Amino acid sequence: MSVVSNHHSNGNGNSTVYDTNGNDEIKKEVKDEPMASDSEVPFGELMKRDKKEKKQKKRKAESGSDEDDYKPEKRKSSAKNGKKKDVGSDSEDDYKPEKKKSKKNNKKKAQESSEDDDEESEGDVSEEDVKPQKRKSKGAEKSKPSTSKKDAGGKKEPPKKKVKKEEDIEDIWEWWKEEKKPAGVKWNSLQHCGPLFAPPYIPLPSHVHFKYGGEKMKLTLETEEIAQFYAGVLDHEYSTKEAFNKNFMKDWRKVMTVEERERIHDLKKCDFRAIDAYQKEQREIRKAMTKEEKLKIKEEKEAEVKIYGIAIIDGHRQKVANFRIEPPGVFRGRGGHPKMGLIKKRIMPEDVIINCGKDTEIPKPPPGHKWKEVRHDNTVTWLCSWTESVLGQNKYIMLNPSSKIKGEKDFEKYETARRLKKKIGGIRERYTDDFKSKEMRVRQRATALYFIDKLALRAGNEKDVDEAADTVGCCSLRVEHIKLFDSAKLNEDDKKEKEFVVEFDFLGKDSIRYFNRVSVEKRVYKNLKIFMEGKAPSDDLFDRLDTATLNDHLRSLMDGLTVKVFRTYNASITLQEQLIKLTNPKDNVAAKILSYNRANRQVAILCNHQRAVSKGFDESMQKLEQKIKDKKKEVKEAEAALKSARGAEKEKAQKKYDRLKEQLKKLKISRTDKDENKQIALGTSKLNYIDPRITVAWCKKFEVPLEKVFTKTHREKFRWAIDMTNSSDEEYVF
DNA sequence: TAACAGACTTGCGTTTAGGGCG
DNA sequence: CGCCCTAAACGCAAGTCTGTTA
Repeated sequence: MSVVSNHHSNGNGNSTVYDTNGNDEIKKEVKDEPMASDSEVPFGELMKRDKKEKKQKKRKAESGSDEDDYKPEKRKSSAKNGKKKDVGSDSEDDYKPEKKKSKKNNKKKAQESSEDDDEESEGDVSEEDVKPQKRKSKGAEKSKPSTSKKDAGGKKEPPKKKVKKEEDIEDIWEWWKEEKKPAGVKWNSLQHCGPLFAPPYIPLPSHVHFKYGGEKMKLTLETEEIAQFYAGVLDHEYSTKEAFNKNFMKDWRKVMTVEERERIHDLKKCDFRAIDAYQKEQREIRKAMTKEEKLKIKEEKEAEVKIYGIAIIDGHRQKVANFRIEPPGVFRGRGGHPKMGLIKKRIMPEDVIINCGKDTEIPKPPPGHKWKEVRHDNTVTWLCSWTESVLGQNKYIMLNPSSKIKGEKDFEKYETARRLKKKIGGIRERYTDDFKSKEMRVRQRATALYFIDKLALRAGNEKDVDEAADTVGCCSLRVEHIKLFDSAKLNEDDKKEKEFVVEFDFLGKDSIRYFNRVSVEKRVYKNLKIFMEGKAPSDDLFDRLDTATLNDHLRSLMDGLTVKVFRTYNASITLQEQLIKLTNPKDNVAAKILSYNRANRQVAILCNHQRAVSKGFDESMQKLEQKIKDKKKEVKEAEAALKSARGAEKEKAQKKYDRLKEQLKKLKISRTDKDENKQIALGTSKLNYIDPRITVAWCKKFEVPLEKVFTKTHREKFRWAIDMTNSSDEEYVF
């Protein structure tokens, strides 16, 4: 896959189709049509009821139609239990869709005969590095070229003070110049101060009342605290959702006293408005605080960071990411989360597990409390953990992305993507070949992989329907999520050709809609047709595939290869290609940055990174337009002034004119950027998908100051990349 | 060996702070 | 110099993938 060639749309109208391989726009208006196959399949024998079935059943119930006379093949459990792959019984002719495959049941499929692995195993680790890493002295670190470099560009260096402070926080550890630890060992020594707990609940003042059925009611502290949570969400549309309110009420009533529970039954009769008003008032008061008061708060926060924000790991001071334990509150899932509105309980020291070095000081729990457990597990990277009360999932306090432990992993991620670059040709050949495999599961695997590669889809693990919103990724796509269109198009020689178009429309991670129409290879199209045959809309498209199987296969192709590596690889290679295409060396810095952002934007589009169009967007766009208009006027005036000016005046006028002209240019660029960015979010791809070495190399090559594209946080996280990508004439690294 | 638990990355919306502007 | 508004930081939900268990 070369350039970003697909087109995602957030809207619901028709959209332009782009040919992925050739980039030629086909522009085909395809309108929504009913599914070709509308029939649904009854469940055959129901063996063990699993989540998958539950899910599908539920969906069918919702969607209504649910019958058909198709007899599903014996469940794959039989195939699976019957030992290895059911070769032969899986040919195209006798392919029968798996009924609701129980993903969980049929996880382990026979392993593909793997092609020879020729990759260099990375991460070969030498023996223990018991020797204590030497701390970089502050003086030494200051003189490091890599660090001083970035500051050099800034005009007004925030003097000493700031620099000093940063040294206090974290020391610079050039781990990428050191040997790695043995596999599995994450640290040798680890010391930290534990978590910072949420501030205690502050009761409402006596004049602020909760009312029930129009009457004032004094609540117990616990009940009142939760009432405050709801008051805080009053303006939000959450509070209009039935599930939210039902869940909230259910959990709220749990903490009520008997008397309260007796009385408070109906959320509609609850009046939180006074509490809401009080909260808003408090916010205003905070905002209106004097400078001194604000400074004091800031200093207190900084003091907390100094204590809890640092861990000492193998002798190095490293930033901790999220040392504040999440305060209690109401759970707000995204999309149609079934558990929205439930209460997240307050986390106490007794809930918290501490992980630290054996020989270091154990963090002290708050007075009168004790930890749930203290352990010394150096095979994991977390410092503290607890179980969150809504979903029962573990939460962790971990290190900041600037730390060695995170950085090294990130570096490895991009190294894996680079290795994929070398193998991608062969892998594509392989899956293209597999499009026509006799084994249907191989075909499904190949077809899914094609989408993962071409469209950067996520893997799509199985999800529990009761615990999460209904979202999917590639492997969990259902028939209802795609539509097939075939139509004729004219090629250059005016010859009629078949065009095969697939439309995707589903909710992905965070319930963000993925909508895209792409033209695909004929084989893929035909395969999809087969996979959809005789299935209900709520059946799995790839009924003989799951993420574990797919990843097993990928690992057989390349060491460390998983589905998500494709996303990383395609994001990075896309940025690089777009940069090559879009950068004009003659441009000024602002224009180059626009090019960078445009390249970045292609990546974001590929990965479907969206953001809600903010309410103020149009308004602020208009403001910008006005600014541009005003500036134009100024330029004109300056131009006139320039013409009439003489002598010394002339030079001055010229300067003014040039300056204004430049400002106008800048404004126009920012308008373009802003507009193109309306609903696309660049941040995620920049932070998580694009190999930072590409950006660093580009900045050096085109003399764009790195801080124009990388924030301070980026530069801290990607210190390794900044240091590694050295020579200014180095070719792109990817 | 399927299911579950655990660990860690990714991603969006919200909050905050600092850079540009009058 | 202060204000305002946006970009950056933060918070935490929701993914991926691996390791463990029954």
